[in-house]
Amino acid sequence: MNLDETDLKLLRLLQVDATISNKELAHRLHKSIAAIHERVKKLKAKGYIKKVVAILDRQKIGMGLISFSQVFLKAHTAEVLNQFEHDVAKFPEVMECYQMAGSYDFMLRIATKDMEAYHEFLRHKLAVLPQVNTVQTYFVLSETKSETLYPI
Amino acid sequence: MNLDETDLKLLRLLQVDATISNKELAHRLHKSIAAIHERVKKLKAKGYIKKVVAILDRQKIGMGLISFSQVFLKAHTAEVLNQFEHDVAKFPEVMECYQMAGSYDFMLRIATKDMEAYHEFLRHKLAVLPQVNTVQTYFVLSETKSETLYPI
DNA sequence: ATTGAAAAGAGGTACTA
DNA sequence: TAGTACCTCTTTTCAAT
Repeated sequence: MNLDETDLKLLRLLQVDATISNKELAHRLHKSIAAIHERVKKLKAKGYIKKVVAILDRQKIGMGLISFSQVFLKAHTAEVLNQFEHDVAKFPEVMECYQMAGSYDFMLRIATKDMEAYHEFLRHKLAVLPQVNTVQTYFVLSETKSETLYPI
Repeated sequence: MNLDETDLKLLRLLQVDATISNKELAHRLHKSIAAIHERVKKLKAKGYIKKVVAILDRQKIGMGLISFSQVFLKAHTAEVLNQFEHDVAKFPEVMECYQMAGSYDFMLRIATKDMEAYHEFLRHKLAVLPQVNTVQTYFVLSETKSETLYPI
């Protein structure tokens, strides 16, 4: 599937606000409602749009602490890597997990209520994983920008 | 505003899928449609729900490279910090920007098409900022988990 | 805050060109 | 592939509790 300029415009708009009606989208892109409907349906069916979600205010819901953890593993066999990825993905505190090129193995973005909750998470969940060698954590002082919008 | 268990359940559900109809939400939480409607409206009005967005498939839309950059500034006056935050927030490639506690000043999550696009971004946008002293970048090999859902 | 019901609006389908 | 008409479902509003 090749995305034309109309598809890209749709994706840009829906990344910012997915509640815009097809009528409004049709108006803005100078197309009919049916055409927009068809295109959005396809973009969802083909997986370009993975999901539509509500983004919450982190402070208001009491998620006061964001931290980044650099994880070093004990070994780098496929089995150890897969097991770590599998285990860590289950922790709801871990919102993002990336395998990295360079000096450490994984980068985690972790959301907890406060430092105490982070400490609990580290001691009883992350550090307990048998594949983990060391964890180096950096804490966020303030959030300047937090976007889900890809620059397409 | 105090969130009760029903509000929390609503927020949990809508963080996963914001297209669930009020009818379905009402059914699952054993409330009337109007009650659900009223609660969701309030959660939006009070800012608990910041926005509803479409989440795209990063690979499918050609955002092939994610990188984390640790930025060290030349000075730490309020003016330098504010100016850097202001400038960097304007770059669409920078999806997240956090001021950090610890050894470096800012952590950026950057999305680009490929290494060439990253290189362009670094040379002509990020490194050009007058507040920036050094930038240390780590590249993502693979994405294990990428969530917008806060563990509430 | 919650309800039930009515009105307004949006989504979805079938057919047309 | 895009447009029109039609039907269905959902959202929104309201009076009342």
